[in-house]
This record gives sequence, C-alpha cells and structure tokens, in this order.
Amino acid sequence: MASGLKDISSLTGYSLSTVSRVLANKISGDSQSAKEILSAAREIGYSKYRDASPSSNRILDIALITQHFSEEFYAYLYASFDRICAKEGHCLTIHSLRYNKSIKEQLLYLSQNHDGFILFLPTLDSYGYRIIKNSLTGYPIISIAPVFEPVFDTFTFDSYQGGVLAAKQFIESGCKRFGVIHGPPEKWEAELRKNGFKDTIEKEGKKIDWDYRGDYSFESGEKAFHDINNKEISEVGIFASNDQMAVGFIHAALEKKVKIPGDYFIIGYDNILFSKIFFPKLTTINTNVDQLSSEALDYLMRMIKGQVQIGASAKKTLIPVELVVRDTDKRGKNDKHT
Amino acid sequence: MASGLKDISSLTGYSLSTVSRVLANKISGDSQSAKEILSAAREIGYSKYRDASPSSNRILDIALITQHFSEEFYAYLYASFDRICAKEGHCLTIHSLRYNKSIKEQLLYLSQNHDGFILFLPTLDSYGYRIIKNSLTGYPIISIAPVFEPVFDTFTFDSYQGGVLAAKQFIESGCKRFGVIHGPPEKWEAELRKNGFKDTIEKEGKKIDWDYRGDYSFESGEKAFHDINNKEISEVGIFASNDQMAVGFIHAALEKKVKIPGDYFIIGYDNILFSKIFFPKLTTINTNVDQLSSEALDYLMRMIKGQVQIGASAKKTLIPVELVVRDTDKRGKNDKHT
DNA sequence: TTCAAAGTGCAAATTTTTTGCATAATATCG
DNA sequence: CGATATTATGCAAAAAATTTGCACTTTGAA
Repeated sequence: MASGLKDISSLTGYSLSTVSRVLANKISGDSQSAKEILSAAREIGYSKYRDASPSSNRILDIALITQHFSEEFYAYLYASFDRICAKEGHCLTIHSLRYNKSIKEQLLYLSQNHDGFILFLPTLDSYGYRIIKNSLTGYPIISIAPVFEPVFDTFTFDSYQGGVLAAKQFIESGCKRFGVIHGPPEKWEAELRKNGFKDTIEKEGKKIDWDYRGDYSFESGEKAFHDINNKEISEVGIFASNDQMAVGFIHAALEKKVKIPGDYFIIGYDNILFSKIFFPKLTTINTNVDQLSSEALDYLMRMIKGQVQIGASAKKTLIPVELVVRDTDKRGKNDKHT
Repeated sequence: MASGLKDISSLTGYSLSTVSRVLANKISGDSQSAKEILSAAREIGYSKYRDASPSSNRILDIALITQHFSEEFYAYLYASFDRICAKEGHCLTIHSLRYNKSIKEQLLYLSQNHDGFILFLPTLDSYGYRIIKNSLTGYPIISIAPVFEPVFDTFTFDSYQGGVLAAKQFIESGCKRFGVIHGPPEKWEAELRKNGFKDTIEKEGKKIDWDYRGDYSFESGEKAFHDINNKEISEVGIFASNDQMAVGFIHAALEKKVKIPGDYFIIGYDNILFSKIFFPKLTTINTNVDQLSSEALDYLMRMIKGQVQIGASAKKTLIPVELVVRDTDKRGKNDKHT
C-alpha cells in the first residue's frame, strides 16, 4: 500500500506540482490547499508529511515516553496529557521504553513518526539523558520527571512547596511535635518534600521529633506506625511523602485502636483516589496534573514551531501544589465530613 | 530528513538493488542481509518498511487503541500488554480515540504505522465496530472489550464464570441467603457476572433474596449497604459486580458497626490493589490480565503473519478467572490474616 | 562433487518527485 | 479604483529515486 504524491493529488484534486510544493514547504502552509493536502498526506501516511513545517494546519504528533507501571498515577497522567492534547487538536501516543534495547535506537525510530517528545523517565540517570540529548540534537524534547540537574527543559510539581504547606498546616493548627515519613532517598522529589517540611518546621524554631525511612509502599507506612508507636511519642503531626505510606500508617494505627486524628495527625502527598474515599479521609497535597500537562504541552508546541530555542539551557518550571484539608490533620478533627 | 534506499544502502553496505529487493519482498526475509536492512529501514523510518512481509526478522508494531480513563485498571492493562509485547520483541504503542473526530480517519492513519490493532473500546456500539471493520478490510484487528455480538475476534475474561465461582463459594461455605449488587445494565460483562451468580444459586434450588442496581462506583456500594440495612435482611452472601462497590459496601457497614464478615459476607470482582490492602481484606474474583494479553497478542501475531484468516467469523475466547479467598466471605471468617 | 536455489551488484528501465516557466488568483498601496 | 506586487497553480521538462534484467557469486542439499 505504498502511497505517493499521485495518491494525494487524486485525493485532493490538486496537481502533482502543488502537492509536492506544499510538502516541501515551498508554499506557505496556511492556505486552504495546504490544509487539505497536509491532512490527506497524514491520513494515507505519506512519508514526508513530517518534513512539512509545523504550521497551524498540521496535526502534530506527540509521543509521551515513559515506562509503564501498574499504578493509578500512570492512568491519570496518560488521561490528562491526552485530554489536553486533544483540546489543541493534536495527537498523543504513549510508549514504554525497553531497557534491554538501545534507548537511542528506540527513540530514533519514534522521532520519525512524531514531532516532539515528552519524557517521563523517573529512573533514568543523567548519563541516560545525555545519550538521548546527543542522539537527537535539535529535536523537540521536554521532561516531566523530577531530577536534580535537568538535561532537558523540565516541568515538575513543586514538591518542596508541598512539604512547606504540610508544615504550615500543622503549625497553624497548633501542633507541638512533628514527624516525617521519608520516601526513597534516591528519589529527588521525595527529598524535596521532606526538606520543605523540615525547613519550615525549623524556621519556626521547632524540630522534627521523629522520622522514618520509608519506600513509598503501603507496607512501609505500616512499619512507620509500629516504629513510632513503640517509641511512645504521641500527638505528633506527621507528614508522609506519599499517600500510600500515609494510608498504611493509618491502617496500622486503626488496627491498634490508636486514634487518627487524635493520637497522631497525618498529611499525605499525591491525593490518590482512595485518600478521599476511605475513612478517615486523608488530608493531603494535591497535584494538578492537568496544569502540568497543559504547561508542558504548551511549551513543547512552541518548541516544535521554532518559537523556543532547543537545547540551550535546561530550565526547570515548578507547578504549584495545594493542600486539601480533609479529616486526618489536626484542624480537620472538628469538622469531619466535609 | 527524508530517507531513502540510498541511506539504507550506505548504512548497511548493501547495494541499492539488494535493499530495494528486500523491502519489496523479492528476497526471503530470513537472511542476514534482510535482517540488517529491515532493522535499518525501521530505524530511519523508511516509508515502505511496513510493506515488507512480517517475517521473523521484522519488528512488528502493535497499537492498543482505547480511550484513556483515570483508573488503576488501565495502568494494569497497558503495563501487561507492553510486558508481553516486549517479551516477543515487538513494539506496543497506546492511543486514545477521539469521539469528536472521524474514527475512520484516526484508525486509517494509525494503520500506516502499525501492523495490527488491539481494540479496547468498551463504550463503542456495534455500529461503530462495523465502521471500523469496513474501513480497514483485511487489516489485522482483535478486540478485548466485552460485547454481546462481537464484530472482531474477541478475547475477554469469563465474567459468567466469575459469578459462578462466587456463588459456589457462598453455597459451599453454608450461606443460606444471597444478594447481588449489579453493575450498570448496559455493560455486558456486568450482566454476565450477575447471571453467573444467579443461575448457580438457582440451580441449587435457592433464590436471590436481595438485589441492588449499582453503577460500579464506590458510592453506589455505600448506597447498596444502606438499602439492605434498612430492609433488615442479614447473614447474606453478597456478590458485588466489582471491587469498588464491594469496598463501598464494607466501608458503609463498618461506619454503622455492622460486622463483615458476620452480618454480611462479600465477594467482589476485579482484585484491585486496595482490595488486598484494606481491612478486612476483600475476597474477590481475580482476572489474570497477563494471560489475556498473552493469548490476545499471540493470536494477533498469527493474524499479521497470515496464519489466521481475517474477518471470517468473529469468535470469542473466554479467559478463565479465579476466586481469591481472603477475609470477607464466610469461609474466610475463621482464618483472617492469610 | 554437482546442481539447484537464493543472494548480490551493475546498469538500464521505470516511476516518482521536483522545478522552470507561464498564467491565474489574491492582496497591497497610492 | 486600478496598478503592482505577491503568492498559488498547472504543465511539461529535468532530476532523483526505485525497480528490474542480466550476469555472477554463494550456499546448501543430494
């Protein structure tokens, strides 16, 4: 089913020359003819479609490149990016990188069918990122994975601010003692969440009375509870680096008939579905994924259209997060079912 | 960055003629040269790559076509298909259909870059499926969405059997009264789950004492509890058409200090993450997504290679499901933490 | 060892794409 | 409102890319 200019010509009614010129950018891509020709070219899969400059009339294909993981968050992320992309009339495809194959090879192939990449590769190291950068110079790429030193322009949530918000909530509601459940230390955003919390507490002249090194899992939240419970510290405002650990902590506490809120107060991070369903409803930090998608895509689009320089410096954009007050922080104690 | 035979030729060292012949299937695709040429052709995105017959040496590109939804299940599904696909050395991409654009147009475009489709479109009606079938005759397509009358060869879980398993468990553990929480009636698989349960109960000469029409949501599970609780029927074995409703039911029950298991027994369906985490741990029907992916992909591969006829009759393949006994059915009462 | 089948490269044949030129349509400016 | 510049279009010739006939080489089975 090889397709050529002839097919596009007979499909649209324009002559071969016109079709050729549109696809070689010898005619401004904004005319009616260009629009028809480009859309026909895309539909029949004409190979030079992607060489046409990304005018207002061309559907752009964006690849979200990640590694699938069986977690609610991924479903959220994909749905959000897809929704925002659809709003702009562009097309999103999702791909999972294989680590047993050459990253370069995989991305090179994908770059043929797409106009730009959004990378979400939280486990990739700087070295990996540089390989990508070097094999695709001049190709529009942004990243949405939290890293210390970004190689690509990066959009992430303001994890540090999340910690700050949690700390402020505890302080303002009169907590006197503070604890924190860490995420895995190799995760950059986990450190930021913790540091935002810690710094804010200490700036107020208070200190962290207890901390526990978790790994983001439900089980490590349970273990965290048993740890603090053995030490018999109570009436503590505890910030968990994610909701899973927060929920694990509460679960273990309830089994032991320990009151939350009451004996402990908890704020989580992520606002996963179950944090608003289960009893007691979890106070947590909400991340607005649509806002992240929207800003990231907007920037990528401008990159593709040549309005933003590619590859100069790698800037970071932090998307604000917000506190969602439910029932597990101290303040929520009095007005439970909101 | 237009690429041609010349590029492939200089990349692989073979002459233009050889390259041309490999890509036009004038040479068996199993030779070493064919392998090198095909892989180079794919990497630089040569347009006729997909015309080459799907020999053992060609990477196949499969599209999983769905509509994204922010639910754990979707993340599971994508990860599973991707894993199985990777095992075979093929490449999976995921796409979300837009209902405000021509389905035909979108799929036509995708068919250019892929060797076959897996459809997961639970909300599409027969009419929509027929449009797809007619616009892509001869193209390898299978479906994994539960429907009454399949248009494409379909692989789904044996929902009816799930209901049967739940009923048997209740009967064998000595339950005397039975209830069911429906899923939305327009969902074919929800009806099957319910019917499997009902038929098995009735075959034993018993009857369904209570039923409630839910909509798969957590909230409708809570409402179901309030419904049965007002009617003061107790010691009932209740089969919920999904875990969300089962968990909602339990949640509402625990708030009212009603015992589960005890006053009610519950079996859910889906085995979502939280069903094994929360207390009491939910007895449920597990679906083996990897098995579904594996069988579906295997069949699609054979379709692509021409070993299975396309478009003759639309057969259904039912993947078995299994009962996971935890704490909420009657039997689980005695050995809680397993 | 022999012979058939499949693979390879060169150069010619064929197909596809681009471009020069003439003309038509559209926009711009006084 | 008309003169003029700019852009779009199609034909046919030119250029580029791809396929194929032919001769030669390699490989594997008998």
